[in-house]
Amino acid sequence: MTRTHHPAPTFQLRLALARDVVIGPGKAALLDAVERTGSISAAGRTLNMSYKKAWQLIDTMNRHFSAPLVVTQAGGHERGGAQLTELGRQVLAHYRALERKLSPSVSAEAQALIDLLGRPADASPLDST
Amino acid sequence: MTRTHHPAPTFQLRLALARDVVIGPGKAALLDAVERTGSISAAGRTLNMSYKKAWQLIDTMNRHFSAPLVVTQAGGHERGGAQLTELGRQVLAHYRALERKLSPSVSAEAQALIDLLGRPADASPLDST
DNA sequence: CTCCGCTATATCCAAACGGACACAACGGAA
DNA sequence: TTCCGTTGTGTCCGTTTGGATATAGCGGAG
Repeated sequence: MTRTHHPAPTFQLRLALARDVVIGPGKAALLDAVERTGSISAAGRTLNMSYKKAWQLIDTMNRHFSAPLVVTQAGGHERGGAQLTELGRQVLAHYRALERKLSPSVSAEAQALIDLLGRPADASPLDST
Repeated sequence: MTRTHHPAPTFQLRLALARDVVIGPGKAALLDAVERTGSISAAGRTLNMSYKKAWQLIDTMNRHFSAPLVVTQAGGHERGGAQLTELGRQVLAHYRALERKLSPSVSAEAQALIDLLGRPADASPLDST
């Protein structure tokens, strides 16, 4: 390591593909959790998010995108659940891919900024006024 | 144009350089406005933001960064005002530079996503079920 | 048929947010 | 000295947000 252990700078990306057609870190994490857990309520629990909040976010996406990203079933095969549609998987995949693609550039610039902060540009040696 | 007039997809970038050291679209726009207008209140007006809100955002930045990004004067030369410090200008410049650097990649991926939405993956030609 | 966990929805209520407004201090201009 | 626009701070209050809770329906498992 160069100095001490840094908390590692992070970045968040929010895409507005059209009016109200928006995906950011929160919805991406939720889609991820739904895919892994197979239900909205379980996804909410893993994200420490209320069912209401999780359902609202998914409902917003389903209504604003051209087709649902998540399909649900009350009761049934395994007492109900939810899963991503093909569109949902692709949207999530594209979002993650873009995050990965941007990561190197962001890291480089963030490091430059952190270097700036470490050196507060103070003590101009010949400041007459 | 290819089809109809698109609202042009946009993206927002939020950088967390450290705990509570965060800059995103809102604060960047505010720094921009302060630099242009020379005061917090005028910046707030141009952004249609209350003085309270503008001041709070600037105060948050000044307290959490290693040094102030904005310096102010009540009364004085031109009845008071505010301007960016050298650090403030550099932080803003880096943020804008990163936005510009990321823009092409984002545009490309966003277009791929929009294409996905335009074709809701429906009407599989040979769907037996 | 009963049971189970989930979906979907409504109601209630506390906390957070944010705008509107008031006000004192500042300090150079006139 | 008076005047001015700004900074900085506080209070009040309506709006929004979001958690907690309740309830109904679903539909396969047992």
